[in-house]
Amino acid sequence: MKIATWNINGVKARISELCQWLESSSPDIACLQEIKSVDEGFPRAEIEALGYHVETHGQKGFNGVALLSKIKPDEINRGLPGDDSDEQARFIEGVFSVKDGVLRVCSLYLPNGNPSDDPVKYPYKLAWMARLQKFAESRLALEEPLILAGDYNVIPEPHDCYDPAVWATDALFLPKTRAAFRNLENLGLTEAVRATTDAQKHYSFWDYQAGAWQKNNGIRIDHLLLSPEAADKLISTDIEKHVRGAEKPSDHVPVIGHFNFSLAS
DNA sequence: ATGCCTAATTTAATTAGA
Repeated sequence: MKIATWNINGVKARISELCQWLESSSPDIACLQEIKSVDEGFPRAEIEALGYHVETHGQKGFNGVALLSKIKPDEINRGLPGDDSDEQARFIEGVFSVKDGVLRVCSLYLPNGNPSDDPVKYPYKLAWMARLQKFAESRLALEEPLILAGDYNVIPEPHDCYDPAVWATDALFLPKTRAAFRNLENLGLTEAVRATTDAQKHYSFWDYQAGAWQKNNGIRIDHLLLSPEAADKLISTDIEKHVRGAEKPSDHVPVIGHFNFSLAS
């Protein structure tokens, strides 16, 4: 089973590229971020025509996440628990049936947090990460396969960016950000890409500006975190770098996990 | 050097991304 996460940077601006990607890459489940659309505006018909179920959690203008799946979800939960006053659409969970039980897949769009000295934005990021920690704790207690997939806006280690000095004071790389990400991993979650490769200059985002793509000035910020029950099923990962070379690309590319989950019979 | 590009909202500048 192929499970993907992709920050698409605007689903309406990217619908042609999205459909081409679904046809060529053919993920069983795709977690999208930054759909930048309300639920009613999401181009679901084109995606359903390719055989996918579509579940969205959108908002006007910014943010927004979605789950596309070849198998129909049994349950969908929208929004990250822990703060009823948070109106930003950054989290959706789907519960699927596989051969031996359930599979939980979450599409998350963790706040950017820049500028890092902003009185609101960086604290919001850290608070969101604390809420994600609580959520992960509660789900791990279920001892089920769980995949937390998304744009974490976290550069985990210095070699996950082209120049650590450039990112030293950035909200994606500050010590508190990296510590919060390690706290998640220390719950027992496995980061799928580093569990399967030590490839260097292995990035998932390249800025549109300053020729970042041409110079391979990338960062790795899109991740799959796996519960032990999901990590046991992990076979390999891919970062579909070629997608960044499309005519009208997102600034992120899909990150893929291959698992040996079997479909429910 | 907080810009260099891009999308969305709205129709000409902003805001946000990272």
